[in-house]
Amino acid sequence: MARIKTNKNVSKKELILRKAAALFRERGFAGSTMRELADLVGVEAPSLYNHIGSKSELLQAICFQVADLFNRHLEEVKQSPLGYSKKLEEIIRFHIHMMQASFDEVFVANHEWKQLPAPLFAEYLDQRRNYEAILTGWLEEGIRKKEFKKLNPRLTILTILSALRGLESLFRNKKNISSTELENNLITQLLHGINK
Amino acid sequence: MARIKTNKNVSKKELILRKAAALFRERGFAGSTMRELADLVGVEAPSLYNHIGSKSELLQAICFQVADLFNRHLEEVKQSPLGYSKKLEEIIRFHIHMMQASFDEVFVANHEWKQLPAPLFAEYLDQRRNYEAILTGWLEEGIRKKEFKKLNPRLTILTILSALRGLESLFRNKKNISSTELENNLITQLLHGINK
DNA sequence: CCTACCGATCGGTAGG
DNA sequence: CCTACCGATCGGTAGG
Repeated sequence: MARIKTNKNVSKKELILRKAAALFRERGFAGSTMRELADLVGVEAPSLYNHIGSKSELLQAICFQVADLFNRHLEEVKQSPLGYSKKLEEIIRFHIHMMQASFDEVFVANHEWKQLPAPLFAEYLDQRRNYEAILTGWLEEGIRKKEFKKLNPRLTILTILSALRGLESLFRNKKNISSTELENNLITQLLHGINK
Repeated sequence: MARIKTNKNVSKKELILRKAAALFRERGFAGSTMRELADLVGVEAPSLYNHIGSKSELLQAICFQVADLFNRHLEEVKQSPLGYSKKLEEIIRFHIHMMQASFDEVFVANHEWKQLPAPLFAEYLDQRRNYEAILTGWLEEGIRKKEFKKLNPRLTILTILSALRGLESLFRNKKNISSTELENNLITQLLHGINK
C-alpha cells in the first residue's frame, strides 16, 4: 500500500513536469503562473505543492534532465572511433532527435536556464561550457589534421549549436519535414556548405 | 520654450528605452519590473509614466525599431544587382553589424517579441515571415540557376538566421573578436562549408 | 518628479 | 486535494 501511494505520486509529479515544460515554453518561466499550471494539471494551485517543492524546482528538474541526456551522449561519441567530421555529424543527428522526442523540455532548457537560482545557474553554465569546449577541441584537432578548413574553432562550434537550437521554430509549427531530410540538409549545409 | 521642453522629454524617453532594452535582455520582459527600470534611469517608478504609456509600450518600441532597420536593409539588398550568394553575404554582414551596434535591442527583439500584446504580436510575426520568405525566394532562385546546391530552401534560410541569432552569446561575453573575422568565418562556414 | 497608495495577482502556507 | 488566506510585489494612478 505504501508502494502504490509512492508510484501514484511519482506519476503525478511527472505529469506536472510535462505540463510545466509545455507552459514554460509557451509563456516563459517568469511569465508562467502556478495557477495556469494547476489548470493544466487539473487541480487547484495549492495542491501542486503536495508533489513539488517550488516553482523553480520544476525549472531545475527540466533543465538538468535535458543536460544529462546531452552530456551522456557526448561522452559516448567522444569515446567512439569516428573521425572529427563524423563525430560532429553524430552530434547534429542527436540534437535533432532530442528536439523531436522532447521538444518542450529542450526548448525550456535552452531558453530559461538563465532563470535558475544562483548556485544552479553557475552549475548549468559550467556544463554548457564543458559541452562547447569538447566540441571546440574536436574542431581544433580536425583543423590540425586537415580535416577542416582553418576557421575560428569556438565561433564555428557556436554557430553550429545556434543553428541546431534554431530548429525549435520548425517543431513549434509542427512542420511535416522528415527527420532524415532535416539531418541531411543540416549536415550538408553546416559541414559542406550551400554554394555549388 | 515648448521646443526645449519637447527635446528634453524626447531624450529622457530615449534614455528610458535604452535602459529598458538592457534590462529586458538581462531579465526578460516578464522578469523585469518597472521599479528596476526606474532605478536604472534614476527616478522613482511612477515618474516613468510621465514619459511612457506602459511597460509593454517599451517592448513594442524596441521590437519595431529593430524590425524597421532590418526591413529597410532587406529592401536595399533586394533592389541591388548582386547575385543570390552575394545577397546572402550582405544579409549576414548586416546582421553582424546590427548586433554590434545595438546588441540589447536586437536581443530583445529576437527573444521577447512573443510577449507583445495580441495585435502587435501578429503584426510582428507577419514582418518576420515576410523577411524569411524573401530570403527563401532568393535561395529558390539561386538553386534554379545552379548557384546553390539542391537544399530545402526554407530550412536552409532558417538555419542561417538561427546561426546569426546565436552570435548573441558572443557579444554578451564582450569577446574581442573582430567584425571582419566574424563576417569571414560565418560566410565561409554558412555558404562554403567547414570541411576541406 | 515625488509621496502615497490602489486593486490585482503572485508564490506559497495552514489546516483539515 | 480542497478552502481560506498570507505577505510581497506587481503595473499603474491620484494629486500635488
